[in-house]
Amino acid sequence: VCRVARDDKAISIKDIARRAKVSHSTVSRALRNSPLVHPKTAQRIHKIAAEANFRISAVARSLVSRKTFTIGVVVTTIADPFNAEVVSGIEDIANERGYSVFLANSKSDPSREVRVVYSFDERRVDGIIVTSSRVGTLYDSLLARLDVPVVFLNTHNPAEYAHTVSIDNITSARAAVEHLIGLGHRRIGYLGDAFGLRSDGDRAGGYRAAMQSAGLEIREEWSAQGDGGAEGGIQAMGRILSSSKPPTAVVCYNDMTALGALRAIDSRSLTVPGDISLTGFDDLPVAQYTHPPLTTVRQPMEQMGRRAMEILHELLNGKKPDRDTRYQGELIVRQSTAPPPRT
Amino acid sequence: VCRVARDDKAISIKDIARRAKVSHSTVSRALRNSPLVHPKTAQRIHKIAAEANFRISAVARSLVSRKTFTIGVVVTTIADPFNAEVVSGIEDIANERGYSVFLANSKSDPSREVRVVYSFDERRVDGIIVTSSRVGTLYDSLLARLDVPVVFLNTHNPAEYAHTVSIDNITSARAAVEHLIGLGHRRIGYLGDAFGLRSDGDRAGGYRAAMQSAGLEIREEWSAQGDGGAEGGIQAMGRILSSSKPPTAVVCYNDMTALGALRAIDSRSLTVPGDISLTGFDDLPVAQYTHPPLTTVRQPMEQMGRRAMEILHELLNGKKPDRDTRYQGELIVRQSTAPPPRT
DNA sequence: GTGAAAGCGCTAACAT
DNA sequence: ATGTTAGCGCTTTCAC
Repeated sequence: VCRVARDDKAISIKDIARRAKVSHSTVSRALRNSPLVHPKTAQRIHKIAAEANFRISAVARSLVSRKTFTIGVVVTTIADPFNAEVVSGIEDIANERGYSVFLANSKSDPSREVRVVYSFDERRVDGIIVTSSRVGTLYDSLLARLDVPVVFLNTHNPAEYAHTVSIDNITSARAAVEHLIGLGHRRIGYLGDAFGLRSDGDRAGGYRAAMQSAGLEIREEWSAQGDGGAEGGIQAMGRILSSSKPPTAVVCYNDMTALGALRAIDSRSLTVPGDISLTGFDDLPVAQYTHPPLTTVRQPMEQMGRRAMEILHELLNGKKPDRDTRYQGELIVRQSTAPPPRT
Repeated sequence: VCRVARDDKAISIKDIARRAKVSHSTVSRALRNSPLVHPKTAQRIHKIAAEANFRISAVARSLVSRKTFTIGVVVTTIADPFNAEVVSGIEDIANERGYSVFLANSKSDPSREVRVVYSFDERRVDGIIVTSSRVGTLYDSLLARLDVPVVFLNTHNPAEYAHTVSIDNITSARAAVEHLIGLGHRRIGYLGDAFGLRSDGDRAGGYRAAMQSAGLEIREEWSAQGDGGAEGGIQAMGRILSSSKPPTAVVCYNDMTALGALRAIDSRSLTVPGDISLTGFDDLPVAQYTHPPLTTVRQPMEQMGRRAMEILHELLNGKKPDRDTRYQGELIVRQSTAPPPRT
């Protein structure tokens, strides 16, 4: 009983035309609500189409109209909550504007990422959004050759062919550090990401700037690189904690990393924020539910996704949106930060 | 400098044909590596195509071949980590098999879900996967009319036209309850989901079965309904805690709900598992990073997604996979469960 | 092994 | 207001 591959040819506008005793062009017009067709006729056609459960072929339509109303979204992995939120925003606007979205995970594998872009190109997507890409120049020139607009999210790409939406990583990270300094911390570390993401570089830069402005020492051993996930956070935090004189506060690249850091600290019977203060970045939904709730920099992830899609939509309609859209992070102070222990 | 809509007609096999001084049919054959074309010719064509940066049009190809090599995936929201993991698995296999995936969020809105399915139908997807659907009969008959295979995930759908992949919710929930009983708990509650999901009904059933088998009392006030997310978990746990004689352990519908429950308990200065034991369901990545780490039932989410796509692929190749694929949950005992407090 | 021709299901002139 | 015709860029007979 269960269905298998669609083999029988689907019903077409010609079939509808026959039943409605009009030409297929009239059906085509009626279905697109063209004012050129008589209301009476249009109504009859719509009725017949509905009864026949007719669904017009987007593929045939795309072939002639040279517009597919599809966009391609490349993420490293949708299992990363940051990307999931972003994609949720993208899909929301896409859906609203009549676009369907192709989702592809690159797994940070350059060859896979290239394959994915090729397939998007073959499918003639109208545009592409790339989030949190970790790929470099090779891929970049690939995208540059494409003749569709591309929007980068959380990847400030200097390429002049692209548009970007991002957060002010430098200022935001700086705000986190200054919050810590205001609390009285002097020994502050940075737990980053090893993949050389632009966002990590910027956050590290903000950290350094804040430390320097405050005349605070930046020790090599107070910093370590994770992998953007919880596991990497555990490892990196372990290294920081085993330094000769550990910091009293650590700014983490993102919330997932902070989650791991929290676990590493807990497993050494130290407490947050009693022994060490911690800040995250992103404000993922889980940040409210960690123990203690995480002080973090909120990124309007879903909103950024929505905006990226809006920019793409504007581009597709001949508008000229700003090349760079930058959001400000918002420091959310919860309970993972407090004055340093008195030594 | 930045590109906008793709307006100029892309290069076609005819263009390649001209440059290679062959007919476009030969180009078509060569590009599909047909043995019918002379190796020498094929090589030349490939070279020219590569140099021209030619990407064959999947839309034109689909029009004639009646196969799009695309599938549609409907989720309530990709921001739910469960769905994100599942989609990650689906995309993985799809990518491996040469399919592209359309992702659409239904937001549990029936009208939106219907629109989404219509658009999938228009785009002539080869198959559809629906995860964690909360929609009922209306939608069901819609899917039934489609002439493409559909696979339901985490939604045991009795419809005979469909295939399903799910977890044994009854047995799994039962295992969680029995674990608690083994620890010495007698007053055990169930924190469910208010949307009438089949999975919630089954887990509640497993809970009741375990309680009854053990001759334990099931009190109305020990149960409450959340919304599948953390916020709902907070509310529902609050209600359970304010009952006259609260349970010493609560089985939660899923991990996100447990996260909320954890927060509700914490905010009343009670501890887990000291005062109350808690179990989750899913084993989301964050379950390891809660405080305390969550005892939960692991669902092989990504694997289930992969399997769903494999089933679809088999269906599309005329195979006859099992109608129902059921996985066993695995109880992961961490630190959120312990013997009840001595009263 | 290669080419010519037909046609997939639409849209868009151009007629009427 | 409606019909006719010509493609869109491919695949696929059917000839040669």
